[in-house]
Amino acid sequence: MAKPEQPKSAISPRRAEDFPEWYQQVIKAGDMAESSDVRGCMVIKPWGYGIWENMQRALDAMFKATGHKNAYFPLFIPLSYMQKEAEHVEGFAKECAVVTHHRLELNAEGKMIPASPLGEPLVVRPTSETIIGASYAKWVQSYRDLPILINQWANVVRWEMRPRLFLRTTEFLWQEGHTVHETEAEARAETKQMLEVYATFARDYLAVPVFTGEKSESERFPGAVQTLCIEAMVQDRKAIQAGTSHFLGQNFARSSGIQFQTRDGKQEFGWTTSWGVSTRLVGTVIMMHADDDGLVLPPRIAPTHVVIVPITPKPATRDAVMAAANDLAAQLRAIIWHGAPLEVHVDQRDLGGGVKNWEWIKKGVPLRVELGPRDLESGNVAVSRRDGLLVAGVGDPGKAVSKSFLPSSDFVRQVAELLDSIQQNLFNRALAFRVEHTRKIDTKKEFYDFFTAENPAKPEIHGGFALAHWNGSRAVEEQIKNDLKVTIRCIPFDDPGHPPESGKCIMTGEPSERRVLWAKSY
RNA sequence: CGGGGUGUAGCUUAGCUUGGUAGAGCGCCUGGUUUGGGACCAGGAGGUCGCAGGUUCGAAUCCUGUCACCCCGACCA
Repeated sequence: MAKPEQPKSAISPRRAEDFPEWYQQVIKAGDMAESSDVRGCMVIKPWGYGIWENMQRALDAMFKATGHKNAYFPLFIPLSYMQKEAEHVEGFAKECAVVTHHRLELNAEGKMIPASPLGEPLVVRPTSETIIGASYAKWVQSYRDLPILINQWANVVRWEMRPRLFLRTTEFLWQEGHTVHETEAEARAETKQMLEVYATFARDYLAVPVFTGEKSESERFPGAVQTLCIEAMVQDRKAIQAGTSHFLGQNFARSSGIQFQTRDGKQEFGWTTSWGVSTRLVGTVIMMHADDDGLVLPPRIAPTHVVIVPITPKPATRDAVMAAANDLAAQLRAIIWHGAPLEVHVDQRDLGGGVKNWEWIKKGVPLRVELGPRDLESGNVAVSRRDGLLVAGVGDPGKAVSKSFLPSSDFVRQVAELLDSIQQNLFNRALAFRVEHTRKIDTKKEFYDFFTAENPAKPEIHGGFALAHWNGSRAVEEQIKNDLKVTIRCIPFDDPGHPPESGKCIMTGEPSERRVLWAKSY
């Protein structure tokens, strides 16, 4: 018996077959990154780095627009600094890389060995609150010095047990904002504001719908008073924390000595915040939008918006086709889309059209244009959207390589609109998926059923987000985590459209003021 | 850090039980035919079989040690 014909997909296995393996294969097929010889560390290749650069550019502009400046602080943190904040050091101790020596010397066997022990070991920053705090302590003397609004783009190291490309690597790239304020209210407002920046960025640039809310005590950043987060649902229905913003109260100010003279002449500790997003966002985008043919990029962060694939079957027409392709590229590059010229690539390599096409499909380029000798005569181009929708209403919808023929001039006129349409479609699709798999749950049984796979040996994609009542106790969180590996992703903010709804804790029956968001997570 | 597993070409791997000096597919290079749904033919390059010892006339294969990686747990942006 022949198996039912399934259209060939570029990525094997498919998402439904083995999601983690599919994820790795998408990265490989898209040539985004690879693991390196250093355990847990990755090489980010140009295509993957280009995505990160676009994220950086957009975020950086948003930080500047909210009054922040960039600066840079050291990679190394004296061990004594880390120890100043008790909860903080406890939270990060297990994942710290520590430099204990400088200088290498040849030993008797001719091997290089570390030679000179440092007087005080240096911790490679897992985050920079303590070392930045030491600087701020010097900079701040008066309320007139406040607020301090600084961001840094940097690498950090957290010695993780189980690395996965982009999602959790030993070294990763991120930005960390660190601010000091005169009042608690101002610092809390900053914390909230930056979370909103992240949520807006996720929605408008990554086409990622997020829940915003507050972490429970057990998930809070070590040393913080309050941790806010954005949480997204990716295609295996797990949650991923895509950004965090912390209200640090006066904890770090106290331990770092960030003190200022108030308007009425008293000494007070500053109120600090910190907030960050990392290269994990690249992994989030992959898991959110990619399909069985590889990456699907939201146009606003795509390194290339349009790829033109010249089809040159005969040497006689080759030059004319190439000229037309380059001419089209020039017309497109003259178009300003969201403040910058369109990024257009003409793939002139001497390879078969199919090979080239599939390569760009796997890289997730939003729009592909084929241009061949027949089009020179008709004035048409063949356009494909990476999100599978049709451009001009003809062709086979839903197939990665379906294409629509339309006049070249029409395409140039419509291209900006098409990119916006793809961006919007990706967001809508992601939101619909999340809505489909988010459920209000009111009983323990339904909750446990929801999060239990039918096949425990090889769990199928199951579960999703559960909005359920909770008595606020750590014990309940612990039990659910132990039983199901499900945690509270956030306590959602009050939403004017959906006021908090009281009920009873699904585990204890005790009263609860609001539903909280539960899920398995990355 | 506990439990399990694997190391053979750039990648995926056969061979190992029963020792005889390494084979395939993909990729790569050259030439030709090709190119609008993932090309074909012919030729070619590429391997101290993770590393170090041992047994043996002879080791990818057997033994010992060691290193690395993967999976499952504890921890995490």
